[in-house]
Amino acid sequence: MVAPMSTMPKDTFFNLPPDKRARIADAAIDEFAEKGYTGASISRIVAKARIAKGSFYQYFDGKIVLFKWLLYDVGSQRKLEAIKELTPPEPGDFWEQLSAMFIAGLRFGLNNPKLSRIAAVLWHPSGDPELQGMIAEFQVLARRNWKLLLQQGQAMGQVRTDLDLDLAAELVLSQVMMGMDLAIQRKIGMDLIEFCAHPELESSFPVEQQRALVDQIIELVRRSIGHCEPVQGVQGRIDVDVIRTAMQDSD
Amino acid sequence: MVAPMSTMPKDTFFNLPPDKRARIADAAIDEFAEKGYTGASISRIVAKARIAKGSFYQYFDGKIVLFKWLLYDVGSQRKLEAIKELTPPEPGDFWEQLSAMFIAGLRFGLNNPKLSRIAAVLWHPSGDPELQGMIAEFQVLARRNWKLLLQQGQAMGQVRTDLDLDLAAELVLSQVMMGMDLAIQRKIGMDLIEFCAHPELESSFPVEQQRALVDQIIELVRRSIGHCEPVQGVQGRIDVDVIRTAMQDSD
DNA sequence: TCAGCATGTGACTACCCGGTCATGTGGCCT
DNA sequence: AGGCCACATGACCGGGTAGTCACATGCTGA
Repeated sequence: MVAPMSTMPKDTFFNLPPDKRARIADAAIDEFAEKGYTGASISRIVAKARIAKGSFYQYFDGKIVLFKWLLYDVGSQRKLEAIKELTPPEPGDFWEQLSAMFIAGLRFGLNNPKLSRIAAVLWHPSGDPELQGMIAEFQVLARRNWKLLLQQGQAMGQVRTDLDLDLAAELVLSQVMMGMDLAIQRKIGMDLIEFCAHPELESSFPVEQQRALVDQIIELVRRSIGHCEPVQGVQGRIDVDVIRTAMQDSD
Repeated sequence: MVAPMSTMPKDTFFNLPPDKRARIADAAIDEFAEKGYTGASISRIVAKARIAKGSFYQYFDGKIVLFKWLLYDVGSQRKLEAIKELTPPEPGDFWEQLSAMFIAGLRFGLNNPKLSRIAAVLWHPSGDPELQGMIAEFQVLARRNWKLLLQQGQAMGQVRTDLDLDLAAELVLSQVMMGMDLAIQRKIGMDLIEFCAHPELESSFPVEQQRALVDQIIELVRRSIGHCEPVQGVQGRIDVDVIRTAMQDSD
């Protein structure tokens, strides 16, 4: 008989004063970002958060619960806030809306490099077998949402209809997750986390350059899954819920 | 004063009888594939390889040296053999040659899932800081080689010349590394390593389907970085050295 | 034959980990 | 006041780890 393990923090955790919760979240984010899931140590996390080891086990049943909580709750919540703030869903060109989404995602990544790094395990098949179920769940979600998004593009007449939509969604996903990452590393010549640790360097990759980069990437994607010649004067609007769910699960 | 640490196995290791070397390599590959770099344990590796702990430290100065040796030497060598065998560089269409390369890479991945999984750390920014230098080196190499490849495509008139070649190389790279991975996971519904552990399931994703998948992906890439309408009747040949180096550093 | 040396060996040390638990503490209700 | 209970604490346990080292083994060359 396997001990039933909760997938959520215990009640005691939610009864904690918010600053203590935040201290734990921050310490955990630091640790997971630096050491990865397997390498992260509860002992270091509790030390950094200045709580007793025993306390930790009154809040969480184990490392995996903490990790899931970070990813599902903290990550999604912060990202949702970022998206609300950054993407005004103006009706119009599908690619421009997609571009706005990419930029929102990019800015979120730049502002939350540690969270992004943690989320990266979801796209990395190697690693702890404990994570495999979680990875599978996430991939299904992300696939579904990007597919929905592309269907909206088809409805707007800007995404070709002769595509294997699964494959197309995977192409877009790869670009969001990996292509953009590679480009940024090339542009700023260092790791995201390092870049954000040195805010004085922000001037070396300002917002307008970020936009230009995203537009370039979108243009490549548009050529790939859109029509040969750009379709002009489209007036459509991507369903905001689709945007939100798609963004939450990526990057 | 930091102890000077070699980046290569010691001489004693190369004096070993080949089967013993192979036993160590196999055990290490298993361990790194299953647990990742951080989670891998020297103790388990020496147990699996049936050598004494002390012997290990007579061959290698530590985990990182073993890891680098696996990736640079064993991986490259096996891949090179696979490529020689699988890609007859027939002159002709650039995209067809690219497709042949992709298929060679895919087949290599299917035949060496553990090595592929190990190499995946090179594309995963998170993880041990010990690895960062290595990751950076690899990315520089891979970028350079894919860029060279695309330049050959330009010379053959099949890759647009108005591209940012760095970005284009990153797009292709993302597709090789991640898009293909995602597609295969969707097709066969399981992890590569699991798939290869059950050869009886090979019938569920036979070679002709593999080819079809790669052709679909290449078609998406072609639309993205090639000309709007396919260029017919091209007779060119990608430099075989470029192919080799490009393949060695990817996947 | 035997000395000398490269190589093999696994018990051992010092350390860190996840997780437990007996004990301590502070607020709330009666 | 006193009893109760949710929560806090850190010493402690069993176990796994990286790396060391004194000794064993076996080959080589004289």
